[in-house]
Amino acid sequence: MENQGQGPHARVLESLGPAITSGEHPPGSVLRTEELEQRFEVSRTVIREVIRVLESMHLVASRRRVGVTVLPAEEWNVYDPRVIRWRLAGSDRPRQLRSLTVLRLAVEPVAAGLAARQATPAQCAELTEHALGMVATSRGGQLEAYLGHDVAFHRTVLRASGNEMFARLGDVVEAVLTGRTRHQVMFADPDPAAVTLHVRVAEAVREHDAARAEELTRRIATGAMAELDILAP
Amino acid sequence: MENQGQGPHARVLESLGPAITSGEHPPGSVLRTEELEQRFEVSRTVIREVIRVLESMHLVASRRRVGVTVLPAEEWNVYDPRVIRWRLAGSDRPRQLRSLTVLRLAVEPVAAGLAARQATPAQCAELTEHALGMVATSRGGQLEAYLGHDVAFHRTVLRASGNEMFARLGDVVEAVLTGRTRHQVMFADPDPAAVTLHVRVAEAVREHDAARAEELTRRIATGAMAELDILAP
DNA sequence: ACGGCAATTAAGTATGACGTTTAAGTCACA
DNA sequence: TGTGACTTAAACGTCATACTTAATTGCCGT
Repeated sequence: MENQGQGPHARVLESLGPAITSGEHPPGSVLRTEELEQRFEVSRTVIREVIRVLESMHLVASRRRVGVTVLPAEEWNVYDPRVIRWRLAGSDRPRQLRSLTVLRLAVEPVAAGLAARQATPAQCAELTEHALGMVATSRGGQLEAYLGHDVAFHRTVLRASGNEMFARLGDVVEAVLTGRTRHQVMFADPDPAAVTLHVRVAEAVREHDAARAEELTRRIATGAMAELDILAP
Repeated sequence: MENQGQGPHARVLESLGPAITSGEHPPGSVLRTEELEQRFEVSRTVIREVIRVLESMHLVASRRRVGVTVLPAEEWNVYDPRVIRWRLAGSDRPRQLRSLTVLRLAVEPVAAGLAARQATPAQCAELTEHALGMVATSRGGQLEAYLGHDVAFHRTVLRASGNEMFARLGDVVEAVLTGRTRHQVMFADPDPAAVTLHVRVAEAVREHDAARAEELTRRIATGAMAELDILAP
C-alpha cells in the first residue's frame, strides 16, 4: 500500500473508499469496526470517523448490533468529488466517464448560454486566452499544456454562468478531461474541429450571442460523447 | 431547540450545519472543539465526528493550532442533499431555488430525451399513472397529493434516463418542488398548462419520441423558472 | 405457533492521556 | 532596529478504555 500520505484518517479513507466503490466490498456486506481496527492497525477513533465520512457519502450505513453495511450503488452520493475520483480510478471507469459526459452534455450548453449573457469582460478575456492557448498547444504532443487550457476554459464557462451549481461542476469536467487524456487518447493530438469550436464559443460569449454559444458548446460535448463511443462502444 | 431526534451526533450536525450555511458562522470564522463541546453539552467524540462530516462537505476545514475554519461558500459541496436542505431552509432560499431550477432546466429535458429512448414499459406506465394522478389532484386544493405525483413523475423520468448522475438529482427536484409548494404558492392550484405538459411528456416517452419529450420537458422547466421570477423578481 | 422477555452483541458516547503540528512569541546577535 | 534561530504553547489528532444504548437473537412459557 502506497497510501501513507498525511495521517491515518486519510490513509484509511483513501483505502476503504475505493475498496467499496470498486465492489471489493459488495453492497450488503458488513464491516465491523473491530475488524477494521485490526486490518488498518489504527484506533477506534480513526475508524469511527472514517465510517462517519463514508456514511455522509451514503456509501455505507451503520446500525447497532449489525455493523456497517455497504449500501447499493444507487444510494451513493455520486456528486461527491471523492466518489467520482474513486470510481474513475476503479474498474467501471468507462461507464462512469459516459455518465459524466452525458451530464456535461446537458449542463455545459446551458451554462455557455448563461455565460454569454452575463460574463464579465475579464472572464471573456480569460476564455479567449485559453481558447488561443488550446490552439497553440494542439499540435506536437503538448498534451499536458493543452489539457490545462481545456480544463481552464470549461471551468471559466461554468463559473461565468453565474450559477453556483454549474460552477461546482468544474471538478467533474476536470476529472473527465484528465481521465480522457491520461488513459485513453494520450497518443493522439486533439481533434482540430474541437479546438476551433472552443475559439468560436469564446467569440460567441464575447459577443453576447447566447444561442450560438449554447449550440457550439453542444457540439463540443456531442463530439466528446462520440469520441467515447468510438473508443469503447 | 427542537433538535433532539435520534442521537447527539445528528442533533449537533443538524444544528451546526444550518448555522454555517445560513451565515451565522461567516466564512473565515473559527470554531474550537472545546467551545462546541460546552455549547452542545456533548463529548469531544461527537463534536469531532460532526466536524469530520462537515469537513467532508467542504463546509469547514480543520487545522492544527488554529481550529476549525468555516470555508467560503464557493467551496461547499452544494450537491450534498443535506447542504441543499439546509440552504433551502435558510435565508438565501430564493437564490438557491433559482440555482436549482436552472439546473433542472439543463438536466431534465436531456433526461426526458434519454428516457424516451430507453424507458421500460413499466416505467412508461408509472409515468402515465403519475401524470394522470396530477390531473386528478390538480383542482380543489389537494396540493399534497398533487405534489406527491409531481415528484414521483420527475423522479421516474430521471431514473428512466438510465444515467446514474441524473437519477441522483431526484432528491434535488423533490426539494425544489416541495419548497415551492410549501413556502410560496401553497394557496393557488397548480397551473393547468403545466399539468397538461406532464401528460404529453408521458405520451411522448411512451411513443419513443425523444425530441418531443425533450422539448415538452423544457417547457415545463421554463415555466417553473418563470414562476419563480414572477414570485420574487 | 406465537408472543413476550431476557441475554448478547456491536455500535454510540464519555473521558483521560499523550503525540504532533504550527502559529506566535522571545531572545540573541549583527 | 531588524533579522534569524530557538522556544513555547495552543489546538487538533490519535490512542486506550470504560460505560451506555439499542436491536437482534433466541429461549421460554403459554
